Amino acid sequence: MSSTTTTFRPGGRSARVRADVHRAAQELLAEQPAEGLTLPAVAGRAGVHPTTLYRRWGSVAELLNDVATSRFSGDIVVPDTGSLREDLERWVTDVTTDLADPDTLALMRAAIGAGPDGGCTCVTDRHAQLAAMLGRERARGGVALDVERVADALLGPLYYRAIFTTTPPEPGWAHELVHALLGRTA
Amino acid sequence: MSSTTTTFRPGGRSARVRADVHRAAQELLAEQPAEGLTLPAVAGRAGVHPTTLYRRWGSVAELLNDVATSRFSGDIVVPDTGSLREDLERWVTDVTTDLADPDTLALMRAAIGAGPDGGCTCVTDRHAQLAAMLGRERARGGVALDVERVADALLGPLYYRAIFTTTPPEPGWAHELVHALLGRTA
DNA sequence: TCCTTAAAGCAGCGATCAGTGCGTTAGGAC
DNA sequence: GTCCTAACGCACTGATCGCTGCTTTAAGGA
Repeated sequence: MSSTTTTFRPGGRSARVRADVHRAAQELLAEQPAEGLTLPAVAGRAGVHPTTLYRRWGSVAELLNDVATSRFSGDIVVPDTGSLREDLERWVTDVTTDLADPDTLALMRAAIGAGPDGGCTCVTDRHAQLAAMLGRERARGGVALDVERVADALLGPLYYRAIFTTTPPEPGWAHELVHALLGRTA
Repeated sequence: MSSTTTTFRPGGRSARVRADVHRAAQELLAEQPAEGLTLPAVAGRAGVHPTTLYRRWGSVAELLNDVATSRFSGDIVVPDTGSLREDLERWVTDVTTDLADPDTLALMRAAIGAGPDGGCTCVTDRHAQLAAMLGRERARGGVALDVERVADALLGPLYYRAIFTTTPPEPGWAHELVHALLGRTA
């Protein structure tokens, strides 16, 4: 008891179990409705004992938050072309492609249904990416845009269609959205 | 067996049970995470036998779809001021108010998590209302706007903020969104 | 290499859920 | 008022979930 420093073990078996569990959860969500996603079910698919899940995550909601966080972090490379308009168009295209995957949507829906902050974990990294691009534009002396406002104009329609409608995104939609935001100039 | 016409009984006890179950489901969603929403739990709160729920709805997902459909239908009066801009601004304000209720959000999240078409049932009536307003504008010789496009610009930001962020809507946001859509002219 | 101790596995326990067969109640047509 | 039957209530049964002591394994520092 030299101090209260508890040493964590992020590597080796723990990491392997974590990866297996994450993969198993996403596989199950892709196959069946989120209703049947229980900790024993995920454990069985992952080849891990259910006790491990109860001890590490505690509940389906926390597990889903963890899965969503790692799934939606670092999955998209932030473009840096030197032009905000170009950056945004490429980025919106990438996000649109990401949202076109049914399995991704299933995970997102489950995370939203799991709790009030489930949706936030899905877009936290998106907002960070947006802030990076807008910050660079501001640094190079361009227009100063608010992250919230740009998120409203770009992510709003994208995620709204993905979750609330069955309307597929049309080609050229990214260009159209960015155009509506930045206008003809810029 | 004169014919295969099965007579339904929408009134009396059935309707009472249905209303009680709907109310119970929304109450439970307002109190606890959707994870704990089971058919026996709803039945207990509603003062109804669980068997009834298993027979009439079959699963939590179907029950949630039913609840969401009736909850988000006919709850907002479509304005008819003679001006599209005025109609849209009032309507967006009403929708924003509706989305500010935590209990409403809890139901919406649960419906989304229940299945792929859970989100659609929450906004089907909204699109119908939008179509009505745009149809009137077109009939009186005004601008002809596409429902999908207007939904992108108005409902997109609204529902995105409600589900994916914790950013509260600012005052005057309705005016701002409609302005961004219709421009300075009208 | 050895040692400490996170972290995973094992066995087993209430509690509750999903589902079924059958009797009972009451809506609605006649 | 009478009758039919849709819809609800009751009693009951596996199956499984959530959880907890205890043991075993292996990560990571000395």
